[in-house]
Order: sequence, then C-alpha cells, then structure tokens
Amino acid sequence: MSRPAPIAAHAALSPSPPGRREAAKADRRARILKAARDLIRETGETDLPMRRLAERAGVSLATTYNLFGSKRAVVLAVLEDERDFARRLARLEAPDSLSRLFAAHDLAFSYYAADPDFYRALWRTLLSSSGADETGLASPERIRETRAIWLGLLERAEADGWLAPPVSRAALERTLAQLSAGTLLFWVTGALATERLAPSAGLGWALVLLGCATPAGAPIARAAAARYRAALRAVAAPPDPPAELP
Amino acid sequence: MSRPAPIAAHAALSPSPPGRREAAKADRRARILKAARDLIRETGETDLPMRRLAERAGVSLATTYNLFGSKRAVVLAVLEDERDFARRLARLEAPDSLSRLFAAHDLAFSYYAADPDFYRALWRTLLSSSGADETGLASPERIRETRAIWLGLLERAEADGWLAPPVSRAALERTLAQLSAGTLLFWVTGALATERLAPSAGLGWALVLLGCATPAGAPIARAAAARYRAALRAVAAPPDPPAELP
DNA sequence: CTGAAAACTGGAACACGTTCTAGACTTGGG
DNA sequence: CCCAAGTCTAGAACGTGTTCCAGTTTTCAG
Repeated sequence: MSRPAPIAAHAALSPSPPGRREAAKADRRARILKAARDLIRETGETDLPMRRLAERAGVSLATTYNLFGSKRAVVLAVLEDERDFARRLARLEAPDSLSRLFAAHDLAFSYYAADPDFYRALWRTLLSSSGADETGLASPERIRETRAIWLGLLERAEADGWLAPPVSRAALERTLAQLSAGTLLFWVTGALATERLAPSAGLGWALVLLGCATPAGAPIARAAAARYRAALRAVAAPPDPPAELP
Repeated sequence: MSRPAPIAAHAALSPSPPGRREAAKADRRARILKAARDLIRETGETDLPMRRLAERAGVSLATTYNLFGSKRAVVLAVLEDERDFARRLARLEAPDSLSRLFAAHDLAFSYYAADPDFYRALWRTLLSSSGADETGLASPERIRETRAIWLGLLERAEADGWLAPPVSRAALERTLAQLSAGTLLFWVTGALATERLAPSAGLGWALVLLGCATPAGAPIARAAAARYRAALRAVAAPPDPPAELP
C-alpha cells in the first residue's frame, strides 16, 4: 500500500544492528549522495535528473525513491551533509560576543561564496519542489539544531550587555533567519550577485542588531554595518536586474 | 467543430494601432488570465495545469505559449494584475511619515491575509519555476515601480527627521525587501502560519527601522515593534516547526 | 478582390518527477 | 540447507511543462 518510510538522515550512525543488509543500504545511500554531489558539480547549472542520478550511482531509479522519498530529500541530504558549520563555529575567535555573532554570520555565508554554482543549483532544486509536500526548507532536526546555535550566540551577546532587544530572543532569531532566507532567495533567483550576497545579508543583520543594541553594543553594530557597506561598495556594479521582454 | 469567432466588440481601447488582430490578441490574453485566476481560486492548493488552463480559456495550448512565454509568465501576470497597491496606498492616512511606512507595510501584507490559499498557490508556482530562465521574482517594470514607492516613503520619513540610516537609502530599502521576501518564503513553504505572516514581517521592519531611527523616531518604531509582538502573541501557538536557512 | 503574412489549432513529441508492477536477488532464521 | 521476507531491478505508466510541426483561419495591404 504505502512505501516504507524513507530512512532518516544520518541513519548510518545507528550502531545497533550492523547487519549486512543495513550496511549495503547505507552504502547505496552514500553512493547516491556522492553521485548527486558530483553531478551537480559537473553540470553546474543543470539540476540533476533522477534517472541519470540513479544510473551514476549504479542503482535503480526505484531504489533511489526507496531510500530517499523524493528528489527533494536527496538534495536536502546533500545540503546538510555538505556543511560542518557547528564545528567550524566552535573554533571561531572574536573580540567580543557581539562581534562573534557577525563572524558566525560571515562563516555561514562563506560557503556560498566558496562554491556559488554548486549551492545555487542545490537551492534552486530545493525551491522548485518546495510545494509538493508540507516540508519546509530543511529537516526538523537540522532546524532545531541551527536555531539552538543562533539562540545561544544571541543569549551570550545579551548576557554580556551588548544587546537588549525589545522583543523576545526567539523573535529576534526568527527575524534574522527570515532576513537571511530572503537574501538567499534574491541570490538564488539571480537578483543578487554572488559577491554581494554575504555583505548584503550582513548589512541587514547589522541594522537589525543595531536596533536591539545597548549603548555599549551600538558602536560594534555600527562598525559592522560600515564594514558591510564598504564591501558592497567594493563590488558596486549594478546587480543586473534580470533581463526579459524579448 | 468550429469555435465561435473571437468577438471584436468595443475593442478600440488601444491607442496606437487599434487593429482587429491586436484586439483579439488582447482578448485572448485576458481570457487566459481570467481562467488562471478562476482555476487557482477553485482548486485551491493545486497548481494550474497548462492544458486545463488553455481549455478553460477556450484557447489552444500553443496559443498560451505564444502569448505568454511560460507558465511562470502567466502566474506573474496574474500576480501583478491582482494588486492595486499604489492606488490604495495613496489614500492611506497616518499620523506621521514613519507610521505611514508601517501602514504601507501592513497594507502590502493585507492581500495575503485576505486570500491566503490563492496567493500561496501563486507564489508556490512562481518559486517552482524560478530556475528555468534567469528571471527574478517579478517583472523589471514592477520591480522598479515598487522600489520607487518604498524609496519615496523612506525619503519622506528621513526628511521629516524620523530616520537617519547609517547606510544608503537604497541599501535600507533592499534590506526591507529581503526581509519581506524571506518572511514570505517561510509562509509559502509552510513554516509560518497565515495569521503570523504580517506581524512577523512587521516585527522585522520595526527592528530594522529602529536601528535607523533618530531619537525622535525611535519611540514610533518601538511602538510598532510592541504592536507586532502583541499580534504575534495573540496567535501564539507555534503551528509548525519553523524553517531556517543558514 | 486577391494574395500573403500572421495567428491560431490539434496533436505529437520530449524530458522530467513520481508511482507501480512483476520478477529476480540476497539475507537471515529455522 | 531451505524458505520466507525483504530488497533491488527493469520497465511501463501517468501527469507535468515545453517545443515543434502541419494545416487552417483571419486579417491586412495593394
């Protein structure tokens, strides 16, 4: 009647039943993910067709749909595998907890600048099939995990006396997330050049945090805003409003 | 089997070449747009299939692709037809030019609250095909037009001494646009309930504008933030796990 | 009035995501 | 060792958006 529930991401970690069957399954999963990464990296802008993906992974098309439930799930898994944000954040140094917030932001967006075509293709595919099921833009675990990271950074900056937001910390985090998402959306749809992506998002963050800063924190936020503005000015070329009307 | 000939009644609206050919073309365009509106409104969540759209409009499938270039273009035209934002903005009253900015924001988002399913389906379709060509999320004219409106409102608030942004007015406008887009994206992907859409976006605006406010303007922005926060609290139940990006 | 250009029409075709079925294979328990 | 359950495979099928073609109708110009 119904397809067996797709295996949860990172299921290969469960150590309980080593069984040969599970091992083979995990291997197939890994092969599919690798094939997806390679295909996107090779074809650049093209979005990976499922049939070619299965062929490349040495696996049947039906198997791909058995292991992941949809193309969306494959891309999501690739995207979540690709980033070790938490680890790199841990060894990130900053003069104070407010600057650390901006440093974390820069780190988060550095991935896109490092491999724009790859991530653009990924996000494009993700957006293209966002309406099918009710799933959002990331897996629930990843969302919870990421939120916790940002909330922790905000809490620290607040405790250190840099921030005194007029709204709840959760609401502030949400605003920052929406700002990032919107900037990313502009970038994915071609309304924002890659070199302007991180500064543009950072400028938004600086303005929001400036609105939440204590008198002590305000200069730091203002300095961040100035820094991002300078970065934007350095690539001042008009960000090509997409051409149409033939 | 012959289809009734296209009616050419009172088609003398176009100024330059009234020609019967152009009139018939415009009539077909209008029929297609009306069919699209009706189909989305009826089927709700379903995205309109092009074949049924053509059939409903009494037009061949090929004709639809001749007049609009793609499904995306049809949806875009529907979306831009549906809104008379500029006109309603003109007769919008507010105690001061900063409050007027918030009132304009509320007006912009009121459309979505009034007909959520319709607009959600529209945006979903728009996002689904955003990667095909290089076009962004709106037509260039519409983008220019809308930007001009917001820039005008910001300029007025600045001239009246409510705002003193540490960045250019254009950058501020861009930040607000990205914030709105991100909030809208969360809503479209189901990460944000309809009742929380406008307050959530408004809260972001309030925080950003608070960061750009003069001492005179700060209380107004803070009051707006409090108002949006109250609205959010009124529908406090977090309906679904929030999506998050970076 | 006549011919040519323009626009529309029906229909086939392609590539895609997704689902389904029937058969073949592997694995693990008895 | 053997069998039942689980899994994979090949392939067809459906509904998409989009393109293309041949044939027909409609309009406009001379």
